[in-house]
Amino acid sequence: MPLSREKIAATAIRLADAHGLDGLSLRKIAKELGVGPMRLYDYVINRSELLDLMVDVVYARIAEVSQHSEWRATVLAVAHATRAAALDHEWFSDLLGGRPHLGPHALAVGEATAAALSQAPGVRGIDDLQRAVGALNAVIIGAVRREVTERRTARSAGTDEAAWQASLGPYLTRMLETGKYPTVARLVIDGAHLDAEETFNHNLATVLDGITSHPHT
Amino acid sequence: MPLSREKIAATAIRLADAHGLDGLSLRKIAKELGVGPMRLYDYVINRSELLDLMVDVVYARIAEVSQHSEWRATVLAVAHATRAAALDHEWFSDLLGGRPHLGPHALAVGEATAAALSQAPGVRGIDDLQRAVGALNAVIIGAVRREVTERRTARSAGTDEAAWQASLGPYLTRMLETGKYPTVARLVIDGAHLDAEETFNHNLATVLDGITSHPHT
DNA sequence: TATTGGTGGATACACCGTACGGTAGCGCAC
DNA sequence: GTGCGCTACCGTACGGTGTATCCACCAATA
Repeated sequence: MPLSREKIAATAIRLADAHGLDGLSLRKIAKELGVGPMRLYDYVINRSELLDLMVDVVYARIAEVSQHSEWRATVLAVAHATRAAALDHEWFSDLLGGRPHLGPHALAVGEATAAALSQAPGVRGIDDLQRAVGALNAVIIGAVRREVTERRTARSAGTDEAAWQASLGPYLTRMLETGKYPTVARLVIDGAHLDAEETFNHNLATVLDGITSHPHT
Repeated sequence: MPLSREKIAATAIRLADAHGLDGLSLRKIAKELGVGPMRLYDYVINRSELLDLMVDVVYARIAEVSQHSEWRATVLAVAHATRAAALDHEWFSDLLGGRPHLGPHALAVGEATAAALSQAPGVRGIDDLQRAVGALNAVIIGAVRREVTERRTARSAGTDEAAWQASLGPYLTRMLETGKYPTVARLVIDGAHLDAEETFNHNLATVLDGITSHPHT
C-alpha cells in the first residue's frame, strides 16, 4: 500500500489523539508509517498543510450530519457534531478558529450552516446572515475551546494529583482566600456541578434566540 | 538593570508582537536582553510559564477599564478592551481559551465580569451566573479569534499578493465556482463590506440580550 | 547495452527548549 | 588576615524539530 494523503492524515490524527498536538512531529508520523521523514513531503507541502488536512478529515465527519429539513435542527446537529469531534480529538479545538478552514468538507459544513441560518426567522439580508454566522461560530468555537481546556486541567489534576496539590491548588486557593475575587470564588466552589453538555445547549439556545428575536435593526 | 520577570515579559511581548508566537523563542529573548539563554530560567520555570506571564501582562491593561457602575457598561468595557488587546497583540488571541487564565490580573478581569453579570436582570442563581459567564466568554473568545484570523489572511494576501493569487485564490474561486457552496459564495462576494467592530458589537448585544431575556428556565 | 528519468532515502543544517556541570565571586568563621 | 563554603551565574551540550539538498538505485527506453 503505497502511502497516500489519507493514510498520512489518519496516522497523524491517531498520534495527535494519543499525544496531543505538541507531541506530533513529521518524524514520528513517518516512523509510524515505516518511512523516511522526507517521504511525507511528496504528499504535503509542510506541517501546516498537514494540520489543515487533519482538520478537514474531522470536518468530513461533521458534514455527515449536516442535512436536516428544519434549519434549527441543522444548526444544532452541526454544533453538537463539532463539540463531539473536539471532545474526540482535543487537538481539533486547538486549531478551531486559529486558521481559516477552507478544506472541501469544512466548506460543506459552512455551507450547510449558512444555508440553514439564512432560513431562520429574523435573518433578512446578507448582512444579517453574515452576522448570524459570525455569532454562531463564535459561540461554538469559544464554548468548545473552553470545555476542552477545562477537561485538560481537570485531567492533569486527576492523574497528577500531587503536582496539582503542590502547584496550582495552593496558588489558586491562596488567591481566592485573599477575598479579592469573591464572585470567582463562589463560582469555583459552588458552580462545579453543572453538566457540560447542558451548558453547551443553553449557550447555543441563547445565541440562537438572540438571532431569531433580532431586536436590533 | 538586573533583569526581572517584568523586563523579560516586556521584551517577550515586543518580540511576539513583531514576529508572532512562532517566531518567539527563549534564545531570541535572551539575545535581545544581552544574556545567555539559561538566565531566563532563573525567573521563569519554562516557556509555558513565560506565556502565562505575557498573557497576564495583557490582562492587566484590560483590568484597568473593568470598573463601571452599570453592569452592562462593565461587560462592554471588558469585551472591547479584550478585543483591542487582541488586535494590538495578535498572539494573545492564539492563547485565548487555550489555557486557564489564572494570573492575578486575569482573575481580576474574571471577577469584574462575573460580578457585573451577577447583577444583570435574568441572572438569578449561581447556575445562571455560571452559564452567563460561559456564554459571554465564549462569544468574546470566538469573535476575537475569528477576527484576528481574518485579519491575518487578509494581510498575507496583501503583502504577498503573488502567493495569494497563485495558491489560495484560484483554489477558493475554483471551489466556489463548483456551485456546491452557493451561500458561502454569496457571503464571500457580497458580505465583505461589514465593519468588524460593528459586527463585534452586534454579536455581543445578541448574547447579552439572550442572557437578560432568559426565556429558558 | 547504455542512458536516462524518476522515486525513495539518507544526510545535513539551523533552530528549538532545557538539563547539567563548572566557576567565579562574596560573605562569614576562625 | 586567611581559609572556607555557599550561592548566583554562565556556557556548553543533548535530544528533538522542520525542512533543503544531494545521492543511489532501479525501471524503462533508445
